[in-house]
Amino acid sequence: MMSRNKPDTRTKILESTWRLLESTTGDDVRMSDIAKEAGVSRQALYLHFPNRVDLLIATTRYLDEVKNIDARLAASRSATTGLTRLDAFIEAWGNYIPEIFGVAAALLAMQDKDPAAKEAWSNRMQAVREGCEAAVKALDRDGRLRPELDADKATDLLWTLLMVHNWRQLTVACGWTQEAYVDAMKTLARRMLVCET
Amino acid sequence: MMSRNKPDTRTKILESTWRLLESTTGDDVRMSDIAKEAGVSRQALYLHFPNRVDLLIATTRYLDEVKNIDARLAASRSATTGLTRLDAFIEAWGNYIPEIFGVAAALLAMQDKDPAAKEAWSNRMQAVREGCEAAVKALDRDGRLRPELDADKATDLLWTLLMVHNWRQLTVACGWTQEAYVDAMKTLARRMLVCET
DNA sequence: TCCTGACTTGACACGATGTAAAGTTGACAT
DNA sequence: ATGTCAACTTTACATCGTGTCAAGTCAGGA
Repeated sequence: MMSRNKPDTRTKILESTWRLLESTTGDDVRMSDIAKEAGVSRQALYLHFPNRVDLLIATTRYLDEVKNIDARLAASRSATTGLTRLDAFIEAWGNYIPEIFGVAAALLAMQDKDPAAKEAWSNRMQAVREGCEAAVKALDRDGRLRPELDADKATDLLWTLLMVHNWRQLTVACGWTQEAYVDAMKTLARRMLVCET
Repeated sequence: MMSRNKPDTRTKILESTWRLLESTTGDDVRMSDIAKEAGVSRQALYLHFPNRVDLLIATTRYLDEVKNIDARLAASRSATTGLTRLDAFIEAWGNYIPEIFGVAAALLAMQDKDPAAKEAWSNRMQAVREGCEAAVKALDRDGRLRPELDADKATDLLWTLLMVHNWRQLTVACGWTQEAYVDAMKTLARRMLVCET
């Protein structure tokens, strides 16, 4: 069958979009830029995607598919104790962020302007939240969740801690290395959520 | 003299901009909207401000002036111990955020698109960073800063913790009350930065 | 041979920002 | 009263990016 073996203009467009979003920081990526990069007419974009927002959203989905985020996050679920699970989740997600940052930033920038972008981003973040919730519950099951926190509040806190904005601030703005970032998040998460033995 | 007693179109414009930014979430505030709100022609805006970005930046400065943020943050410096100083700073800044959020969000939304907006926002945040740094140093002077943290890293962490994005996430997205937010930030800051006695 | 689907070409409407130029108005000095 | 000046209005227009429309090209398959 090799159903996806054609020149596959759609894929070319998605990869060009991705490439441009990664290289140029910001959303100064115009439809015509993407078309030129893909070696295709501007109108061809509209044959595959109804508008700019949907194209960018499709790009993030393509990215998730290629990078296989779900599998990576799911891996953290195999950890036995709540603590190792928390660490594994933070490591999986924390190391995923830099790979998607270019595209994520573009989607983030459109959030206030475009409801569809907001929706798309909030869907992706919901997946992260579920990971946070699972880690918190594992912690709770082990009796290691701080007693003054209920699972919801703890999830809110962990979710907030792991937001892309915080990654950006520490690594891009403050110049931390990726390792320093991940280590700090692990430490902070423990201090926030975990009680003494 | 009453030098500011004229109809003062400039002020009318600034206040209209402020009002609109607060009411409508996002940057769907057009120049013509502002003009209508101020009861003035669209062109009058360009007599007072060279372009949209500069108008929005001027609005944040006007806001800071009216709300007197500098005085409020400075108040936290009078605290005697490092710990009370940390608390006072978090309380001053944390309670300031909701007052400026409408305008801040608009400026934030333009960041990736407009270098001037980026610059303006980063200037404001630099003031916050200085407050963080002062609190961290006071803590250090008391010997209460965690030994594994140097002052720079500690400042980076506190600064990141107190970002507007995190406030937004916890209050707007997660539905926390303002008090819950401030309390959580105080607790987290202590756990992050302060070592046992 | 004809048809069809994918893509191109060129033109255009729309909405927002920003510029330009000429007209109005009211205060104030002489 | 007259002239002038500054602030503001009105109208018109250039520009830029998105999205739409319609007609044309072209390869491959029944």
